[in-house]
Amino acid sequence: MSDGVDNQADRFSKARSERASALLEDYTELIADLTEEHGEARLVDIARAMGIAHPTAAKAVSRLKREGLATSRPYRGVFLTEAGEAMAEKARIRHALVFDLLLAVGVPKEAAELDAEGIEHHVSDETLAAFEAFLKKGRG
Amino acid sequence: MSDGVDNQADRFSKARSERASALLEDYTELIADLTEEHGEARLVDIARAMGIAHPTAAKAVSRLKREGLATSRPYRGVFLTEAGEAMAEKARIRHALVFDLLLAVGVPKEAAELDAEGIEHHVSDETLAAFEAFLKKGRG
DNA sequence: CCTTAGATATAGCCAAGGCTACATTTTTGT
DNA sequence: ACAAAAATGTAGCCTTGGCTATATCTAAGG
Repeated sequence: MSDGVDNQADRFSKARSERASALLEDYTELIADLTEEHGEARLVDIARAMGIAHPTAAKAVSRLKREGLATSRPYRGVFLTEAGEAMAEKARIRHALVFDLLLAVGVPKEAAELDAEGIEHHVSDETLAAFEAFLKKGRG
Repeated sequence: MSDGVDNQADRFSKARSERASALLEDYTELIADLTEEHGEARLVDIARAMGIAHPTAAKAVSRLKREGLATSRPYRGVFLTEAGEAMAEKARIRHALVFDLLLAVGVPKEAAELDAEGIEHHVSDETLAAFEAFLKKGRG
C-alpha cells in the first residue's frame, strides 16, 4: 500500500475515462456485428440488443455521429465510419482475448461471457499483450 | 457468436449496473483506507485521492449517506457504516485478488496496478472463485 | 483574541445516459 | 392504393458525476 495519493488519483482517473468510452466501444462493436449479420444496423435492433429504449439508442447514435464514429440518414440504418470500424475491431479483439484468458484461467464459460463484457474496457495494451503471451504459452 | 439478442442485452445490462456501483465501491474502499491511515476520512483527502474537485466529493458523500453506506456531521470527517465497511472489505479483497491474478498471468506490476482498478468492479463471485483456485494451484 | 488560512457547504452550470409520451415517416398487407 | 403496423424522430424529464464560484465555518499563528 505504498503508492502515493497521486498514483491513486491517476488510477481513478484512468478508470473514469475508461468508463466514459466503454459505451461508445460497445456501440461500435454491436453495430459492426449487426451490419455483418443483416447488412445494416437498424436503430430498433441496436436498442433491443443493448436492452435500452430506442430514444436512448438514438441519442447514442447522435453522439457516435458527433464523434465521427458513425453515419446515418433519417429513417435509415446506421453505419460505421473508418474510425468507428477501427474502434469496433479493437474492441472485438480485446473482447475475444479477455474471454479466452478467463477460460484459460478456469472461469466457467457462462461467467466468462458475462464478465468479459465489463472487463474488456479496462484492459490496457500492455496487459492485453501479457494475456496473449500467456495464452500462446499455454497452447504451445 | 451464437448467443441470442437477449443474452447480449443481459450482458450489457450487467455491465451498465456494475458501472453504476463502481464509484460507490471506489469511495468506500478509499474511505476505509483513509480512516485506517489517519483515523478519519476528510473530504479534502477524499477529493485529492480521487483526483476530483471537493464539491464532487461532497456530492458523492451525500449519496453514500443516502444509500446508508456512510455517516458524517457538518464540518467533520466521513465514516463508513457497517454496510459501507462490508462493501469496502469486499472491494479490497476483490481488488487484491484481481491484482494477484494479473501478476500471475504475467502482467507487469505497473500495468496490473492501473488496470486492476477498473477490472475489479466487473468480476463476478464465480470468476473471483476461479481466480482464487488458479492462484492456489500455482502456489501449491 | 482575533486574523487568516484551510476545510466544508451550497448554488448553479453542463453533458451523458436513462426514461415516457407523442409525432412523423416507412413498410407491409389486404 | 390505402389502412395499419412498425420504425424513427423529437420533446421533455430525471439522476449522476463532473466543474467553478462563493459563502461559511473551523483551526492555527501571531
